[in-house]
Amino acid sequence: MRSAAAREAILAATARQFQLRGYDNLTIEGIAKEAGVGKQTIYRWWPSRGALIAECLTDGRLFPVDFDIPVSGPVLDDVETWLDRVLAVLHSPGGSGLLRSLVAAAAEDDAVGQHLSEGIGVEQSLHTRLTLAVRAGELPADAPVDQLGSAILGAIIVQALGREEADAEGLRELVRFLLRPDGQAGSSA
Amino acid sequence: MRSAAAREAILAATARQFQLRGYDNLTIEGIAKEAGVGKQTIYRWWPSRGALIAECLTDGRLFPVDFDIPVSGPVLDDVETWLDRVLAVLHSPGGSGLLRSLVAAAAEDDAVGQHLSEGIGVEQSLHTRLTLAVRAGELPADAPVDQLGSAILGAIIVQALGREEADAEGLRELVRFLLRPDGQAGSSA
Amino acid sequence: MRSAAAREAILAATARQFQLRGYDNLTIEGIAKEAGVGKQTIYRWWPSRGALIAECLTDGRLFPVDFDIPVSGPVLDDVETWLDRVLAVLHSPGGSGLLRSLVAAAAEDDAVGQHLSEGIGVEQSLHTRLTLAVRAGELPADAPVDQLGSAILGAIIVQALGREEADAEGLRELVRFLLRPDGQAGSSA
Amino acid sequence: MRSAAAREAILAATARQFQLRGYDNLTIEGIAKEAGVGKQTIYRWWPSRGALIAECLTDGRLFPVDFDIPVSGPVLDDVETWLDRVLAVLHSPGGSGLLRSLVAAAAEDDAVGQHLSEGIGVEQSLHTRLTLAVRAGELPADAPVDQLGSAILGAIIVQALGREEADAEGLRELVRFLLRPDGQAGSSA
DNA sequence: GACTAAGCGAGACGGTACGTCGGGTCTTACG
DNA sequence: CGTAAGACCCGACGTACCGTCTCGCTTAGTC
Repeated sequence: MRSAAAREAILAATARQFQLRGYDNLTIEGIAKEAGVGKQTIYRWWPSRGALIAECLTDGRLFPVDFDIPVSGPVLDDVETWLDRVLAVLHSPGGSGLLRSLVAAAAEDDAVGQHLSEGIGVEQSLHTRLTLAVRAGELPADAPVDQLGSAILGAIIVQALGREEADAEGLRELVRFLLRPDGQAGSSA
Repeated sequence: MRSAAAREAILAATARQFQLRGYDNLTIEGIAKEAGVGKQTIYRWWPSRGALIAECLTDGRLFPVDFDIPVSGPVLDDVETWLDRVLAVLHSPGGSGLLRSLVAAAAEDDAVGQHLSEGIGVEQSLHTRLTLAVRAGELPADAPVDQLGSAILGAIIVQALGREEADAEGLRELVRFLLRPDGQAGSSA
Repeated sequence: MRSAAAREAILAATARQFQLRGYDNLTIEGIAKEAGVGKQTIYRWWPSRGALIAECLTDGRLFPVDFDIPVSGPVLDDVETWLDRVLAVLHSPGGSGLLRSLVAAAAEDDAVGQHLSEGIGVEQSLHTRLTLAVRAGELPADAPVDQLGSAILGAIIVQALGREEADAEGLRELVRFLLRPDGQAGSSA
Repeated sequence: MRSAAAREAILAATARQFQLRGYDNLTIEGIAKEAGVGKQTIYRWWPSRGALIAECLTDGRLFPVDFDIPVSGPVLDDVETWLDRVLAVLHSPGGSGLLRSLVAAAAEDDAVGQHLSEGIGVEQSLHTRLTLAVRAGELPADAPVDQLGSAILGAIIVQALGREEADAEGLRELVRFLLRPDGQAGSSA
C-alpha cells in the first residue's frame, strides 16, 4: 500500500531541487533527505531520476505558470501575447537555467523526453491556437501546425542553449514572419 | 611545454567515447585511460568535461560529416537536399542519440552551449544560404534569416528530444512552408 | 493466540539458515521468507536474532546429534569415546564452521552465550561423567570437574578458531594428560 | 605509493572503535570518518573488516598490555602471577566485552582467527613457560604443553562466553590442578 | 451464528551501512 | 618541467536489512 504522503513529499522535493540546483546536481540522496524519506522508497516507485522529473513534469510541478494561448483576436496578436508571457518567464532569474535543465533532462532520459511537450504544454497550446487560425482562414489551409509549434519552441530552445541573451525581438520577428497574415511582406514589390 | 601527442590522444578519445557512450557516461577517467594519459594532464588544459566537448565540437570531431548547403538551384531545393543529408545522419544508428547527447552537453555546460551552433554548423550554413535567397528575391527582404535557421534546427531538436521517430515528411513540409516562394501557399488559388 | 505452526516454521528456518549460511549472513528477512511468515511475527515473539538462536540451541535444533558420554568403563576410555564422536562432527563438512558460527553467536549475543553450555551439552555431560569418576576414585577428590569440562571444550574451541586443521591427536593427548589415572607419568621418579 | 599517515590513522581508528563499540557495530564508514579518510582508501588496502582487525591484532593495538609470563620461581607461581594479570584485564570495565568481541571477530573472519593466538600472545607465552618447566622437571616429560596452553586459554574464553562473572578462583584451581607438581593432588592424603 | 479481537502474511516505511564509481587534487618517478 | 600513474578525500550511487508501521484476511472464542 503506497504512501500518498511520501509520494507527495518526494515529488515536491524533486521539483524544488530541480528548480534550485538544476538537473545535474540533482541527487536522489538530496531529494530523499529533503523529503524526509528513505532512498529505497524512491527507488521502489521510480526507476530513475528521469522518471521523477517526468512525473513532476506531467503533474505541472516544474513550471509555476501555464502557457495557455488566448483566443481573443488575430492569431498573431494572440501568439505574441503568449510569447511575451513565455519570454517573461525565461527572463526571470533562473528562468533560462530552468529551461536548459529541462532540455538536459529530456536529452538524457527517455521518459522525460517523451513527456516534454505535454509537460511544457507549449506545443499543445500552439497547436490548438494555430488550428483555429487555419479554420478561420488566417493561415493557409495547408499550414503544418504541428511543425510550426515545434519550430517556435525549437527556436526558443536553440536560443537558450546558445546562452545568447534571449533575443525577444528576434523571436517576435520570427513569429510575425511565420504567421504573416497573407502574401509575404513586400509582396507588392 | 604542452604535449601535442597528448592533446590529440585526449580529444580523439573524448570524441570516441562521446559517440560511443553519450554525454553522461562520459568520464574523465575513461578518456584518460583510453588516451593513455594521466588525469592531471586533462585537468591541466581543460577546466571541465564540457570544455573538452566544446573543443571537439569546434574541431569538427563529433560529426563525421559536414552540412554545407549547395547553391545550385532554388533555395527550397537546396535546403531540401541539405535536410535529406541531415536526416540521413539522424536516422543512421546512434544518430539521434548523438544529437541528444550533444543537446545534453550544450544544456549542461556553458562552453558547449556557446559553441553549439558553430559546432553543428547548421545555423551557419542555413544563414548563408538564406541570405543568398533573400538577395536573389526568392525570400522576402525582411525574412529573419537567423531566426529561420534557429527554427529549422530547433524543430529537428524538438523532434529528437521527443523520441518520436524522426518525422522526415513533417520537417520537409515545414521547410516548404517556411520557404514557400511567394504568398501564402495556394491561398489565392 | 500464538500460532504453533508459525513458531515451528520460524525455528526450523532459523536452524537451517544458521547451518547453511552461518551466524552473520543470518537475516530476519531471510528467515521470515523461508518460513513463509511475516517479519512482525518474528519480532512479536523474539526480541532479537540472538534470542532465536538461543531457542534453537535449547531445543537442540542446531546440532543433529547429542553428546552424551557413556558410562561403561574407565573415565578415560569413556571420554575418549565421547571425544571421537565430537571430533567426527567437527570434521564433517561444515562442522567446524558450525562451531565457529555458534561461538560467534555466543560472543555477540548475551542470550546465546548464557545458553551455550546447555546448548552443546558438552559441559553438562563432562561434568556428570567426571563427577562419577571422582566418586569412583578415578580422579583426585579435589579435581575441579567444572573447570576441566571448560578446559576441554575450550581447547576444542581454540583449535576451531585458529583454523588449524582440527588436531585430533593433540586433543586426545590433552584428555589423557588431564585424566591420567593417578601418579603422573614419571611419578616413580 | 601508499600513504603511511592514512594507514596509521585507519588502524588507530579501527582499534579505538573496536574497543569502544565491539566487533559488530564496527563499521567501515565509522572508521573512515574517525580516521578522516575516504572509504575507498580502506577498501584499497584491506579486503574486509576482519583484515583490519587482524592487522591491529598483530600490531598489538587491541590490548594495551602484554601477557609475558615471568620466569622467577616454580611454574605454578609464575603461571598464577600471569593469570592474575590476565584476570585483572578481564575484570576491568569493558575487559570481558573486549575478549568476547575478539572471539566474535576470530569466529567470523578467517584472517582474524589465524592471527588470534599470536595476537593475544597468550598461547605463545604459556607454551614457552611450560616448555621450560618440562625441561626443569617440574612437569612430566610427556606433558602436551601446546594443548595445555589451549586448554587454559579455552577455559577463560568459555567463561567469558557464558557471561558468568569471571570465576577467578575456579581458574586458579584449574591451573593448580593442571600443573600440580607431582602425582594427583592430595591423592595420598 | 454473527461479532469482535488477536494473530497472521505481506510488505511499505525511515534509516544505516554496504561496496563501487568517479570527481578533482595531490604526490612520486621518469624522460 | 611536463608527463603517466595512481593514491587521496569526498559525495553519490543503487542494494540489503534493520525494526516499526499499516494493511486486509483468517480464525478463534465470546455474546
